[in-house]
Amino acid sequence: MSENEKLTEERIFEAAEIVFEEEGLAGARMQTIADRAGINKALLHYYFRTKDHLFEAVFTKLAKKMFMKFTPIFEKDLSLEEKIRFFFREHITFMQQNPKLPGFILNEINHNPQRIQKLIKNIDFKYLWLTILEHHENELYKYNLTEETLPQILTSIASMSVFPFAAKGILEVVFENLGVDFDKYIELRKEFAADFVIKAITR
Amino acid sequence: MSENEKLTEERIFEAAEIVFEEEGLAGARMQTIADRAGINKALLHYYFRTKDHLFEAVFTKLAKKMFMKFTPIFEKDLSLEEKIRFFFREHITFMQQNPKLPGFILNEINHNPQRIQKLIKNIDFKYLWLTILEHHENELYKYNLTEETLPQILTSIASMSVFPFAAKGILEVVFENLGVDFDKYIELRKEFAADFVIKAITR
DNA sequence: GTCTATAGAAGGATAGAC
DNA sequence: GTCTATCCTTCTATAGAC
Repeated sequence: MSENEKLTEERIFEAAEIVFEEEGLAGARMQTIADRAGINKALLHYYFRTKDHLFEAVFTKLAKKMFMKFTPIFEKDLSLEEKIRFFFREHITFMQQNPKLPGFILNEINHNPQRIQKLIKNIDFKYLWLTILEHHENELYKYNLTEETLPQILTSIASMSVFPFAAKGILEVVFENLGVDFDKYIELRKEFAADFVIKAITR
Repeated sequence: MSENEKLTEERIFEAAEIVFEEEGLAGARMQTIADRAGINKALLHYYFRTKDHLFEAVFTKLAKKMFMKFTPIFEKDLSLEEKIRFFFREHITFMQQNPKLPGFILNEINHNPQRIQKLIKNIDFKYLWLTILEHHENELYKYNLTEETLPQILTSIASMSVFPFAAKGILEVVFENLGVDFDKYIELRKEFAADFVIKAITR
């Protein structure tokens, strides 16, 4: 009974994840979600009152899933170089399994920045990265890390891993023309990006 | 008469550019475009039969505008390093004036990859970059450029300049938390990105 | 070429039976 | 909890007057 209910709600939610990720909020249709969940449109509203509610739930879960992948960096007890290598390996592997997620998240946030604001407003980034700098104090002489370059470097790291997926649609077309295989390119990128960044920031 | 017609069509087109860029194909409303153009909804259909026709025209123009910014690199008679610096300066300046363009293009292509296929299918990228390698043959000893690393390097360059705008929504929120100004960050990036890449690819 | 009015379809949401 | 039937709004598109 409650087991069955749980199953239905779960099935709806999973269908919604796929459809929203594929079509975006504006492009997604409740009918499409219902069809994919194998149930009736009315049931969607029974479980999640409105389209916006359903989207909100899906978006929050997917956004957290995405950003959680960034946090282990701050905790692991590794050297800075090892952290960078660890990040690219883990994060790119994650996106291999969720290739449409980056584009979806970026796009929905651009359409409604306040969505992400709610999720991260209580994170103190300033404190967070001062902690990083402190924790790696004895390595800093090797790298060109300052309060001023840090935003540049961190966004460079993010861009190196996220961009290929956010631009997957274009890259696949260009790569086909070049005889390059997207999946192999991605596999290579895990190490290439790490080497690239480390080289760039080493004094 | 024909002058007036030209004016109206132009006004509609410009309104459509703004609305589509802001809302995307699925989110844009013909009524919004009409209002912004200061004319009636019916006139939209008089000039551009359907929403899809209008979108197609707008997308094609904007996509070309975006990708045209990549081509001067291949033509200018500069050293590789100067070309990289030139690219970041020009491309980022262009996006400062069109900050929503990258996200829009990437998103619409992901939703319908065949759109871009039509636009670039007759470009021979293979030939294009063999020409580059050839043209800079005498500098290649300085850089780690091979047939295998070239896709990695070129996408890294693209990502370094495009990503900050594609992720503008997130970055602005995070930066606010950090006391970093987005516009200053972008201004800095023109030189930072060039330094970063050149450092990374130099042997 | 431009407008008003409206058709016609699609999509989100609800009522009510089981 | 789940379904069918249907309402109501929104949106694209067209007809027809000027």
